[in-house]
Amino acid sequence: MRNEIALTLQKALRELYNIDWQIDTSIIQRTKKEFEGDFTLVVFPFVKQARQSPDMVAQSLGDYFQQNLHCRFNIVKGFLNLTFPCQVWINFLKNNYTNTSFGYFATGNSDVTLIEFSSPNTNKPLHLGHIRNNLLGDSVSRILAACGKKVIKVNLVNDRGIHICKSMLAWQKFGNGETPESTQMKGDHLVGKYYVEFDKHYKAEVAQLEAGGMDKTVAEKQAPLMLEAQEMLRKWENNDPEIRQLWNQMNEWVYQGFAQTYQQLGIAFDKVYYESQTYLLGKQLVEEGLQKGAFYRRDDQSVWADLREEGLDEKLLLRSDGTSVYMTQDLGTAQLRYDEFHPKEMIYVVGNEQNYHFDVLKLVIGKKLKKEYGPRIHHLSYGMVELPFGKMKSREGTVVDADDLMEEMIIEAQNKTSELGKTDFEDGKASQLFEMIGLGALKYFILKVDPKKNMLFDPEESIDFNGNTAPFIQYTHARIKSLLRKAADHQINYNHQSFNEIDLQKAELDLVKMLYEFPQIVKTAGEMKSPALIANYAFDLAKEFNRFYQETPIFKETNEQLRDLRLHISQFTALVIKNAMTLLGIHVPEKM
RNA sequence: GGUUCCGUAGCUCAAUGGAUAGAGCAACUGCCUUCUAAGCAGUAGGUUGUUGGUUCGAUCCCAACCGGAAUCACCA
Repeated sequence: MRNEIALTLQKALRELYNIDWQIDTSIIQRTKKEFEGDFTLVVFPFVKQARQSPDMVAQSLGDYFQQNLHCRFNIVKGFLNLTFPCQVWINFLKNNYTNTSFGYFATGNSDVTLIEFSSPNTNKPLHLGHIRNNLLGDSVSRILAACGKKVIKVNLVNDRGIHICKSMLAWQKFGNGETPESTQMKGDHLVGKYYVEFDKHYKAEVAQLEAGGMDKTVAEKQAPLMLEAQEMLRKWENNDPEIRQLWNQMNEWVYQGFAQTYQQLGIAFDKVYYESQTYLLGKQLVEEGLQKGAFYRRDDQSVWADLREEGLDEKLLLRSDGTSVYMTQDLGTAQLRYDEFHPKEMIYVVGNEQNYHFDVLKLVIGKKLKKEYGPRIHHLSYGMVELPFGKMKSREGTVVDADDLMEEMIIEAQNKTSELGKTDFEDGKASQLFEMIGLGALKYFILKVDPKKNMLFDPEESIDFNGNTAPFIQYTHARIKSLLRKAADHQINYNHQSFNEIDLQKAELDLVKMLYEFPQIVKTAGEMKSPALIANYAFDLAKEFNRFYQETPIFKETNEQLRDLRLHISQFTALVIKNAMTLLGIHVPEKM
């Protein structure tokens, strides 16, 4: 419909005013509820070229639409509202209400999009900040796939470096041979425990040195534990068998822990990279850049890129001892991925604290090294999750642990359910439901917020289950399913197509029009890489349905065609809710 | 200090440059002998940080200022 309007508008502009207009369906908006109409066109953009008053342009265009598209129209202050015959909407409903992939676009031979997310360190378990990263990455992947792209999800695990050595060292010194089995702890939590342990002892050492009169910054560098950790990193880089074995073992514990967390979150990757295998890769590119004259070497042998002309600073690419830094590896991994998948776009889901890093990365690859994939890098930058008392700090124990939080949400869902006196579930269904609701609430809470904004999480007030939440939307879905079950119980076969003489009421029409918007929302969410658009749409839709549900009894309706039509609308709404929530990685129940 | 991002109801969040800035939570008022009340209807709550500018039209774009955050490492 939108396309037809746009095409007709293009023709009208050419014929009436000789204006050459590029098709852009986004200027055709849904009419606001307080006005009469289905679609609204703002005519102001054309009045200058048309050399007529806004109302005259609207009148002429309205006449044209009326003749060519058989719609009615009204004009309010330069806004042209078009109203289509009811039958148009009924046809839309008939043609789509059983289409289980409604809102999803076909893949075809489309572009490859590579998306990196999660990218954890292996020295501690995942926390709420990681959850936002994982959920965003997963949901954007789903949305882009729904937009017809071939999406490849990759994870880059930071499995090496000084921070892992800290955990290893602390375990060696204070661990007494503890294992996940012996302690009944998840592996990542056990390793995280020793990361904290290291910090505790390290701080004590620094304090002692300071008490002995040493300067703080010197003490921080001279503390025996820090020196030992650095020594361990050197041994690691020299392939010391003992250190490598310990490293392998502790990483293995962490991976088993992560696997559980990922599974519960419902996310998976197509490919996992490990920094221990890729961290040397960038050196070749740095060498290439040196030869091209894109970079330069200082007297101390360190290598730099000069980005002052681009408004940034000079950036280190290789240390004076020849070892690689973060930027070096990212240069390497970008090349590696590009060679492997030739993506049209490479998305990095990384927090906004690294905005500068990605500005530099893009410039170094595109402007300096002149690689064609430089401009294809897209940093999907998201805001921090803040607590009422500030940022999460693992060393200060103010982190909200991912596993704990998920567990609490599930228990909360269970409590809430029994509070409401809902106990009638088949064997095994109840625990599935609690998980669906608890995790759904958590995911929705995070995804409904615009990714680039910082958001606040208050652990004292647990996440709501009423209002603009996943449980509300899930409840609406369950309600509809209950309606459809009742229809089946009453032997009502509403799957027929004979609705030709029926007029839709406003509540029904509003709902159908909102359902019509879904594919457009998916498209925009893909372009903007924002699950928040999907989340807010799903809420609006559920809200709209509940209004309809409350105001419009279905089974009391004596006109059978009208009753059946309402069942169509209900079924379609359930389908769209499910499709929308699936894009957020949230399941919807048949009953709750 | 330089750069980037954010400031919308008491709180948490919406609003591709379009009509009277919307939801939820919290507060208050109604609606369950039932198509599931995790719901619906209603009341109250706003100078969209401030001041200018661009525009037919600005929460949105531009400039300055005020607040807050991030970043500017031979960390990642």
